[in-house]
Amino acid sequence: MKLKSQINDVIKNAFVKAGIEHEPMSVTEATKPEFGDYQFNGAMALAKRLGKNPRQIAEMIMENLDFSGIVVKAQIAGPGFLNLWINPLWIAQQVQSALHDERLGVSKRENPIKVVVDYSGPNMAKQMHVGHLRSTIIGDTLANLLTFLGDEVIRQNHIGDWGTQFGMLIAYLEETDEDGSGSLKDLEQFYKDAKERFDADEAFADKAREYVVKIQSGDEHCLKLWQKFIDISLRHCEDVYDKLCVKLTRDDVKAESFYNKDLPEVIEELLEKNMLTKSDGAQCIFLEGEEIPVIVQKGDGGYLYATTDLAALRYRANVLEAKRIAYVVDARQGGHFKQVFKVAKESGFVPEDVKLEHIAFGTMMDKNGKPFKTRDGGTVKLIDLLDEAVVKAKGAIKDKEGYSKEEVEALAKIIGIGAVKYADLAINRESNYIFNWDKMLSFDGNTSLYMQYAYARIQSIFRKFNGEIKGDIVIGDALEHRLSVMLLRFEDMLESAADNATPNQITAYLYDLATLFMRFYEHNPILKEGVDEKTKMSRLQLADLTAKTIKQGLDILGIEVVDRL
RNA sequence: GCGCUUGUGGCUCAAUUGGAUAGAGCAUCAGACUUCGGAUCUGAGGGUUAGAGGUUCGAGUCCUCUCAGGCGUACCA
Repeated sequence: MKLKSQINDVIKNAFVKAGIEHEPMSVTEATKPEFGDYQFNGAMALAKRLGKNPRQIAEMIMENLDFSGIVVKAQIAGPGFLNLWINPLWIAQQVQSALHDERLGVSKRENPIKVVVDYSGPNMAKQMHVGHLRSTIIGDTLANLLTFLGDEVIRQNHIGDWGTQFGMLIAYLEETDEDGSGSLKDLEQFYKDAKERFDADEAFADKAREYVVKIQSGDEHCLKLWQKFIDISLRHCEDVYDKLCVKLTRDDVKAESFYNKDLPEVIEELLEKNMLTKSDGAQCIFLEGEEIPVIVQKGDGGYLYATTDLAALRYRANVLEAKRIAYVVDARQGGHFKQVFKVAKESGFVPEDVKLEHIAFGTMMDKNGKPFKTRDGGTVKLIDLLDEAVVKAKGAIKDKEGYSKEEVEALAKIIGIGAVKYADLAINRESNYIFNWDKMLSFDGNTSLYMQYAYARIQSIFRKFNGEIKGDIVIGDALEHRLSVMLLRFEDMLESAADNATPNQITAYLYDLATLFMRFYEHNPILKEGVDEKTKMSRLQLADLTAKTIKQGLDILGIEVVDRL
C-alpha cells in the first residue's frame, strides 16, 4: 500500500481541475493528530510563483478535491497548510486486505533492479572484532530490505585474503600445526605468535617473505597452505554470521584475491584512457579538485586496494550487471570511496547510470565516548561480545521456571542477539554510537525487547481467544484510526528506508507502532467482558496485523520473535 | 595546514530531507490495578537546537564566520 502516493494522486487531480501547473509535490504525514492524517504544504511554495497568497491557493485546491474516495475532509490552517483526513471506511478496507495478504499489502517493485550490497568484509588474517559488527548487520538489513521490496540483491563479502601478512602466517602454520586443527582456534593469538616469531628469528622472516612471493607466483605448496588458512579463518566468520542470524554464505564471498587476474587489465585500461600519471615511481590518477592522487600501482609494481576496488566495481557493473552498488563501510573511508567512485565513472569501468553509494557508518564507542576496547586495551572479539549478550539475556528472562533449560538457551540467544542488533540499527548510522548493555537489554524504550514483548503480548491474546476471526474491521475511535493509518504506512516507510539505507527508520516506525498499539490496547479492551462481538472481531484483526507487521519488520532487521517470553 | 564530519533537555537518541508549539526513552516527580501479560498506561517539570550573522512566507535542517570534539590527509586495507 503506497499510501502517500495515493493521496498525492488526489492532490494532483485537484491541481489539474483547478488548472494549476506545477512540478510534483508530495504530501507529508501530519505532525499532530489535530492536523489530520496527512498535510500538503505545496501552497506556500507555489505562492510566489503564482503571485497569489498561499491560503488562496490552498482554497483553490480544496475546492477541487475529490472527497468521495480516500480523503473525506480537508482544512486550511496557518499560512496555507492543507490538512487532510482519510476516510475511515477506506482505511478499514485497506487494513483488512493487508491482513489477508502474505506481504501485508506491500507491493513488489514494478521495475526491480540488480543491487550489489558489499558488506562485512572481514580480514582473514584476524578474528572478527566489534568493528565488523556494524557493517555486517547494516548491510544484511539493507540486503533483506531490498530483497523484500523485490530488487534482485547480490550480497558480496569482499574478504581480505591477500597481502604480505599471509606469507608470515602460512610459514608459521606450516611450522606449528599444518592441519590447522589446534593453533588456529584463536586467530588473534596465532597472529601474535607468528609476529613474535617473525621479529625474533631472521631465518623465519626470510622464509615468510619468500612465501609471499611464492603465493603470488602460484607455488602449489604455498597456495595449498594459504587455502587451508583461509578456509579455517572463514569458518570462524561463519560461526559469527550464524550467531548473528546474518544471511551471508560462502557463495557470497568474492575475496580480494578473486580480482588479482584483473589488476593488470585495470592498469592497462587506465593507461589507454590517459588517466595515469607517474609520480615518484607510482602510477597515480590526479583528480580535479583533489589534492591527493589515487595510487593504483606502487613504485615496486605492486597493486593497492584502490586497484582492487576498481576491479571489483568493474566486475560488479559489467559482469554482475548491477545498477546500484552499495558499500557498507566505515565512514572513515569516505575519502577513498569518493575518489574511487569518481575514477570508476570517468574511466568508464562503471556506466553513468549505475548508482554508486558509500553507506557510511560511525564508530562504536564505550560509555565514556572512547573507541570500544577490552579492559586491557585490545580489540573486542565479536564472538565474545555475542556470547556475552546471550549470557546477559539469560539474566533478563524473568520466569525461568516456565521453561526447560534448552528453551531458556534458545530464548536467551534470540533476545541477546536481537538486543545487540537492534541497538545498533536503531540509531542514525552515520553518527558514532555508544554501546551500553543495560540500555539495549531494557524492556523500556526503543529496544528489541520492547518489540518482542509487544509481539508476545499480542500472541497471548490469540492464545486466550482461541477461536475463528470473522467479520469486518470497523474504525471505532481516534486510536484505532491512528493505529490503522500507521499500519498502512508500512510500505512508504520501507521504501524510504531502502532509498536512504537507514535502518533506524524501520526501528523508529516499529517503536511508534508498538507504542500506539499499547495505548490502543489499554483503552480499547478486546477480550474483556462487555465488548460486543463485532467490536471484538474488529480489534482482534487490528491486533493481528500489528503483530504481523512487527514480525515482518523485525525479520527485515534479522531479528526473531517468540510467542512467549 | 588542508579536507570531511559532528555539536539538539542531566544522559541516550528522533525530527518525514525547508513546514505549524523541536519529539521519544532513561533519570526525577505525580497518578491509574481484584493485570484481556503492570515487562503496561496517564500526566508534570526539564530546550535561546554550541555561538554570531545571513538567505525567505517559514531554518535544528541551507550559506558565511567563530568555538569545541572526531576522523582523514599519496605508495596499509
